[in-house]
Amino acid sequence: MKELAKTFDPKEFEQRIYEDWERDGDFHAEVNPSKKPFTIVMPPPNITGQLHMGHALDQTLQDVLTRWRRLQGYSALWLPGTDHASIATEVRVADELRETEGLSKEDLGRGEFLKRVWKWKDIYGGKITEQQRRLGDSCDWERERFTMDEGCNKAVVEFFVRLYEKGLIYRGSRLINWCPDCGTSLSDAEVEHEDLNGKYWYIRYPAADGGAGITVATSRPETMFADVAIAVSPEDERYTDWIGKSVLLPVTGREIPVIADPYPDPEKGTGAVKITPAHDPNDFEVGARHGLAQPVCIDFDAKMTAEAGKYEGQDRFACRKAWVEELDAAGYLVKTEDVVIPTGKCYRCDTIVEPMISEQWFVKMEELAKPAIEAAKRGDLRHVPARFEKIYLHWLEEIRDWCISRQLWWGHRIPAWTCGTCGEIIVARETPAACPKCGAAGAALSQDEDVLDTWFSSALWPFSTLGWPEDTPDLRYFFPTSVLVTGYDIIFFWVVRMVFSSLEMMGEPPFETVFVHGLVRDEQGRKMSKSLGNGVDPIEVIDTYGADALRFFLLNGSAAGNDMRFVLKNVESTRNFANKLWNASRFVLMNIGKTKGDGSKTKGDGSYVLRDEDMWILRTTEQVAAEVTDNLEKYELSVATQKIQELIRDEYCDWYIELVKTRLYGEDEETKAVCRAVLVRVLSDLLRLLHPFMPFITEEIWSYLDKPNKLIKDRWPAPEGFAEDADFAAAAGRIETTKEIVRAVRNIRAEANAPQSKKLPILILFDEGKTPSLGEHIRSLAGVSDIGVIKSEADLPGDTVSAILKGMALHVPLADLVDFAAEREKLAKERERLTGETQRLSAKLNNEGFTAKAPAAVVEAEREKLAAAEEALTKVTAREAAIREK
RNA sequence: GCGGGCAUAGCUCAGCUGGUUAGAGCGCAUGGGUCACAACCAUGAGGUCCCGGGUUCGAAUCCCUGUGCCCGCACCA
Repeated sequence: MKELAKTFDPKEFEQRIYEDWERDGDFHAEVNPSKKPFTIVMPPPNITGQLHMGHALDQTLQDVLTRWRRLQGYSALWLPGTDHASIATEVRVADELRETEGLSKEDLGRGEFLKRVWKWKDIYGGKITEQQRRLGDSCDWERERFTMDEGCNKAVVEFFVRLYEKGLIYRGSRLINWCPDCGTSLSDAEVEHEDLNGKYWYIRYPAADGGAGITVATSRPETMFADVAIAVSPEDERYTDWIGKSVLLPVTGREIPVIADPYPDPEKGTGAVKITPAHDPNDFEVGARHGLAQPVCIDFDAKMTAEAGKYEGQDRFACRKAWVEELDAAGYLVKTEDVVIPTGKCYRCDTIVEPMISEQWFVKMEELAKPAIEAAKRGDLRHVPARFEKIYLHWLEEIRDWCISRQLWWGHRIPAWTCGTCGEIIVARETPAACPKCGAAGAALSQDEDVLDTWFSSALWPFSTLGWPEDTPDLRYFFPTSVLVTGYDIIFFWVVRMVFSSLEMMGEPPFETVFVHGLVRDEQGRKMSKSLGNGVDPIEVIDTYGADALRFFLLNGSAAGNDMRFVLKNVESTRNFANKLWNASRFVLMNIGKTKGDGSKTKGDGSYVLRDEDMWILRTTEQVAAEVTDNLEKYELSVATQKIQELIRDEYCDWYIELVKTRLYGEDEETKAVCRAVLVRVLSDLLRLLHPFMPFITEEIWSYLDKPNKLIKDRWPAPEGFAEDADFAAAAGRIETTKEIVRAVRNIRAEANAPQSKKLPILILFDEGKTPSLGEHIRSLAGVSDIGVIKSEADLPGDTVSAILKGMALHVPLADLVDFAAEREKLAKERERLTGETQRLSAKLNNEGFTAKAPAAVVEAEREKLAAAEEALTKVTAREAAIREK
């Protein structure tokens, strides 16, 4: 038998193991009607850069679920891919171009620029998949996809055309979010709000007929050049007389009407609002209601237009400053007020977003949102943890039309053409040969220059990756997917859109469950970010501690849906746990020799060859396996990891291995063979249970066990009835008693500072009716020289230290080592505790409300507790009396 | 304004559908170079489960109020 290295070193095997898995196609999932499908489509990481710790968490959760289901015998598909991330990538590549070559993307031109982006995609996409391999992702690389590959493009076009034909996509001139730096429109979801310190400037608009006029407050005085009215509430008596009259725009003297509209709130500001339809969403609505013009005073570069007179060409904020000064000098500035202004910023470049009127493509949301809301309410779509359903619903219920066109080059080109001859707009799956309306030849048709929002293609990801719009076997078998794993920060961008797209195109939700996780923060709880420089590179952590350790830490770190902190010390702990398993396995391998057999339950004649500890560990392992399975079904991954860790470290290593050593080192070949078999058998189950969480180390150890197949393709532990077997239960009970005695003796030894090398005799006084059943275990594990059973206190020789246990009193004669003062103190403390305990329990049991209403099992358990406490109390009191004089 | 989260041992966090003597890892203290493991072992000390109410026979757990931290959405001149 090969031996394991003395210390666990993940570098020795992680890469090799991964290559073996990949080479042998172990991640590949096939359509297989005799198996149940389990499908996860990976949220495609952006090709903009490296994987961060959040990805590591996201990927690990998916890998755990996939590996677990694969072991359970599902045809488990985890479909990987990357996202072209239209705006983010374009910005990155353009930045790089400027830095390295001093060129703008316009300098290169569309075609050449796109070539550069594809090159970028090859480099960074490759880096990402390399990192995923380091993490141990068992995804099916044969099915790897890209949101801009041919199949996805086909899906995008099909989706667009179908929605257009249904009237759910339209083109229109509306107020949209504009990022002047990225030079594109943004959807509402792509605008982040930040509270900035700003001001209200109270500005007087003089009456057209020469009166003092109306004062309005504004946080954006530079938009005044595009004002078309002053609106007041019809209910606001202060302004009733003004309605229908006119005021003059300060300085410029342009006349604008005062109109009545429900929008102004008399409580806010001065009650009168300037109306600038081209630069404010609310004003846009007001303007539309009143049929007002939409002059524009800020252009797409965030510079003032000719509308702003002498400020034309100035930056919007520079203009604001100068303009306020001019207003002040001219006596129109009534006052200013410091105030916090919630300001929209571009989620990619942080530039302050400018609301602009622009011709864009939109998806009409109302009709699409409804089924998505119903699906969640009906339970066809489940969120884990459930609270995220509220967020999902809230967003859908308030959703507005989705602006999907982007003034960018990198992305799916909009499948729409304009006829240069008649102006007809043609939406089609393929480049039209001629204009259907006027018959002009294809040359007269020009395709829309814009591309689609990245999320328009991501929305189709769960089915476009499986072949849609074709009706493929994959699609029929693997769709709908089983679970979507993603961070809560992406519910709006992505989850919501996948759901309504799928409901519209496939007629059902794209997944049964949305498993939501939180963010990985830094040690101080701050968000990891480039600007703070506090990001931790998962690959560096893997280099130091191994992928298994990182994965286990990420799983252990927090409950589902909650943010977690990255604490390096804790990764070290999980690495140490891996090392523990490694060494236990090393022990097993060193001792099993050429053992045959599988640790089976009984001999042919039905009598047991298994000893108590064998039955105990088999039973315990089976119980924990069942619990872990249950936890996984409920997505309680961190609970599962804790239970497995406890089983391996506390039960298998600390107790079973220790309990079995005397047998292994002894001469009895038969019992030696049995415990060897049980050691291997239980270790195998432990490896199976741990494999989804720590795939590398488990596969590596497995390879030393002479198994016919790899662990990744083995099976999940299934119950064999140990847990229900009465003999096993009795054996387990005896082992628990043994553990209790061993612990008590160790405790006494430590408290008395008796050297560990010194063997101690112990005496046990059993409660009446209890059967003594003591094995070698106590001698070997607690350093006991002799175990005596006595009939009464009176039989105790000399000076002893005692411990009161369930069903017995344990005495260790320590002669001069006995500190009777400490002993009395200990007993008094114990008596106090037990007295409190008995009082509490009897009060509870005397309460009729409790005995009548609590479940019988609970009442029974409390009765037993009381009996035990009373018994212990008697023994403690007796002991106190016995040593009172010492 | 609307919605959500968190508050448990010195630190990082578990604790499911109410019934536990409230747990883990790290840290701390004491002892140990023992033949799987010092990336270790053994033992131990640490907790008015944020405050206050309520529901209940029974609350860390469910409900309400408050306090403190954090987040999302919306929005104001």
